[in-house]
Amino acid sequence: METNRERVRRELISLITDAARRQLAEVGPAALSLRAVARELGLASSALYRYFPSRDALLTALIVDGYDALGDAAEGAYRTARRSRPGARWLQVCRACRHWALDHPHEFALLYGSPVPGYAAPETTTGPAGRVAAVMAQVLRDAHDTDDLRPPRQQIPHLPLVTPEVIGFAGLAPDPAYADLVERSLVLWVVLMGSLSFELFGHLHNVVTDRATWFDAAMAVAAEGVGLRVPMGSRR
Amino acid sequence: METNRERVRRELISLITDAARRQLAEVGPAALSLRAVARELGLASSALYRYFPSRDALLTALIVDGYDALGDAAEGAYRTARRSRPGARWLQVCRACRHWALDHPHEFALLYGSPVPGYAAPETTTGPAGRVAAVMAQVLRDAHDTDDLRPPRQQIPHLPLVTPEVIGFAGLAPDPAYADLVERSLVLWVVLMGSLSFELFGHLHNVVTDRATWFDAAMAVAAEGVGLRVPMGSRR
DNA sequence: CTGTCAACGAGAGCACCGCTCTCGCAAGAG
DNA sequence: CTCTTGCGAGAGCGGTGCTCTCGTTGACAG
Repeated sequence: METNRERVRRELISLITDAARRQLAEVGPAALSLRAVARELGLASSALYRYFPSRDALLTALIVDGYDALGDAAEGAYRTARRSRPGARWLQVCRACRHWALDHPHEFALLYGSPVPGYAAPETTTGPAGRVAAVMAQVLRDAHDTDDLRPPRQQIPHLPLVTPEVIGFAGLAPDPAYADLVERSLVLWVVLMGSLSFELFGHLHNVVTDRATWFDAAMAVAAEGVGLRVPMGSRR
Repeated sequence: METNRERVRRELISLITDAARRQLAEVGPAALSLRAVARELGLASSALYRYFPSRDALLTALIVDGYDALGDAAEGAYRTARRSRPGARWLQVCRACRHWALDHPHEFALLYGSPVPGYAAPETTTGPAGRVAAVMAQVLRDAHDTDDLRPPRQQIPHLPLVTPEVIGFAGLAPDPAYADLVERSLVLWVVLMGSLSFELFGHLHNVVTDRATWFDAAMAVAAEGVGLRVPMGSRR
């Protein structure tokens, strides 16, 4: 059972994060001002410290929300593409991530851009942060089950290069032909987030003309690296 | 000819950027304080505005310096690896970039992390920013000349996806078997910088055990995507 | 019903920030 | 030797994150 006071507190916390998220979307993480959030809520700035011990704690809450929102987008795309083959499903997941990132550029920057100065990600962020990776692993499991994977030309030596937790998290069936699949799929993850970073942070300015098509191609090229065949050429 | 006044001015500007670079290395781009730079030089903060119209202009100078330093590292690695085959040469260039990034994490974040809030990169940064890409293009030209490239299994459709400037910049000989080489090499670039971002920004924490070896493997996997064979397994 | 205690919001204040403006000074130009 | 121009210092503006105090109010035990 919950007292009235606790309920009010919980609601006010969500009001604060909502206002902060709105501000984040407008001005970006670096310019997110605790005082402005307080103003929007008609509160004194000091009152916010009853609910968040610091600005960084508020940012942490937004980071968790961001990972969750991106995870939702990826999982949703996975579900609606369930009837496609794994390669096409992978492309749909990537496109969903891209659309989320384009719609929420500042939140994406908060997640995958430079970390805020004195900020160290607490353990609570790792769970939501792994959801996109979990979708990726699921696609690879699907592809393995339906024989849509091809073994690499040459295996990565000195395996494993990842922690046992990650191996368990990926949940890939032990298969000597794909012993380096986790390590390779990390490259997939890097290309996905790296492409979005480059696009959002302006590094493709005056470089790529048709960014949506190039993104598709980049995802396909990256998928080749794990032996996953992605159909090319279907403009959306 | 240069008047005495101009010389003093030029020297003071370089003193300011040096102090700013020191501060940048300590506290990062977001916390770089113009007042602290002035304090370190024994100046009033307002005096700096004689030399830089704003904090962002100072950051721009640091960005240009950073691109140049990274370009130096890449070009140096290219030269010392000139006798290796293109694949190994590529790996050496990547390793040099990684070492520079690990040695200058905040400068790397300034270049490839989230852009600072109100900041728009002026045209002066595009030249130095292209030096690493130029090295990459040179390696690919070398590989093409020495038959160290393999055509892709499937070409990217809807070519070209890049601007004519970039095609000219890459300077690759027209070859229908490698018509999508520029588009693919952008993925190479994304993997390189994306891997460094992930490592520096903590996304590989509790994921990758041996980061140096994984980085090598990631570069090799990415190089496969452009048909460049990188020897795997040589621990440094 | 009442006393106690913890949570609460407001406000003042601290040190810091980027940036602007004015003012006196000194060096270079004519 | 003037005179202009660049220069540095200082005060000040509005903003920031954060701390502290103080009066109030809600929840709960006796």
